[in-house]
Amino acid sequence: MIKNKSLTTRDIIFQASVELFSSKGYHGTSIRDITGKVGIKESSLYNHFIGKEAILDAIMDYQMDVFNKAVKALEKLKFTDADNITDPVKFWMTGADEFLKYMDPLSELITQILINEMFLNQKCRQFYLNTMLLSQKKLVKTIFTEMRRKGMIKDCDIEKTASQYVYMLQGLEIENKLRAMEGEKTGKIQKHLFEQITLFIQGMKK
Amino acid sequence: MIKNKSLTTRDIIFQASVELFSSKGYHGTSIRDITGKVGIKESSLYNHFIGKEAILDAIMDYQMDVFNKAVKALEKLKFTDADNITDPVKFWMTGADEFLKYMDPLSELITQILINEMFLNQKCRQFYLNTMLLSQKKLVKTIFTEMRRKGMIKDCDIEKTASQYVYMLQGLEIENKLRAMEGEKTGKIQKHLFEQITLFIQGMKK
DNA sequence: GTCTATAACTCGATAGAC
DNA sequence: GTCTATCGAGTTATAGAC
Repeated sequence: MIKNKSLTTRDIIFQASVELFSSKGYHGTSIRDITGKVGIKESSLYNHFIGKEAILDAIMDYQMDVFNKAVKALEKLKFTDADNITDPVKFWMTGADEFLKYMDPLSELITQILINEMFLNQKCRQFYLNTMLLSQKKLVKTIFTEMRRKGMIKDCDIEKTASQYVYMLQGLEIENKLRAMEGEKTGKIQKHLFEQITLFIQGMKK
Repeated sequence: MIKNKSLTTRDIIFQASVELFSSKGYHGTSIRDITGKVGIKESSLYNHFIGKEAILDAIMDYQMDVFNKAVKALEKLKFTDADNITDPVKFWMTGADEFLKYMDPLSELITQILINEMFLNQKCRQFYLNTMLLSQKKLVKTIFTEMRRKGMIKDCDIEKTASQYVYMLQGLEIENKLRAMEGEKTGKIQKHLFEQITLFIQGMKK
């Protein structure tokens, strides 16, 4: 959607809603906020979405698509490019990059919306649990299984270890995002993230 | 506050607000919701709080107090009761229990409010980063340091490992809370939590 | 400290002209 | 598909009687 330069009004409403919902919250964002940002009147919005909730539904459909594509792609991947890599940290980073290809800035904001709403909205809660968290665990498990097959990491409960990794990464990313919002330098944040990932993967080394 | 049976109107408003903010969100909760639950008229609320935001401020002050007390108590603790414990997992659980003494059901709900609001409200974001997350890391570090001193765990970067533990526990607790809201049985949830903590602490064993 | 009454405003949504 | 105009309900907050 982002690559397409001829955006429809619906697309522009969608994008503006993602930005506003993520920064002001779903309840904190009014139809007036959205249409004001888009440059149309409130009533015009109803030609594209039947109501405010329909926008949130569309946002979750979009995110579901992103994750489904990423999971499918990584499961098909043969890791042939990484055949010559023996260092687990390097191998991990290669796999993680493959996944990040499917994430766009919109997806990142949608994740933020889901965290904002998961305790408040059942649809968001179920999506977070059954799609987002599940996909992330699947993706991590896929790479860990491949690393185990290659004998790069020691024997462990891959299911539980993948869960731990997802929780850790989520915690790190939330903290980093919040620190960035508070004006902390991204360089320091990136370094911190890399160090923590390295520590985790090295702990799995043989 | 909970133990005191002669609650003031202000206390009842406070408690009702915590419950409503955590389940419906700050923006999703109206003054009418709060006063309706308390059993007073909207206007009466303004005799106890200057406005809606002042209630949220009071909630954060309360949580700050809870964490400050927990950190102070654990830092003073001499771990004498745990002298005869040699198993790291058992030692850890004893220390974690000490911390849990200071948490009440209200504190748990306030944590939920903070997660809901951390991306939306700067005061909540700063409180989450500088008080809650920092206190939790301090608490974990205190116990890990004691375990290291006793030679129960291998040499490691305690600062980073404590961060990883906090992230993991937070991720687990969020997922568990969400699953409980979706009707999953608490027994299964508790078992899962215990297994993950055990796996983490055992990974630190000598 | 509680109440009634109400101000002043914003909310999501609709009807109907163009 | 956009607009103007408007609705009814809900929002925080205040004034003033008791």
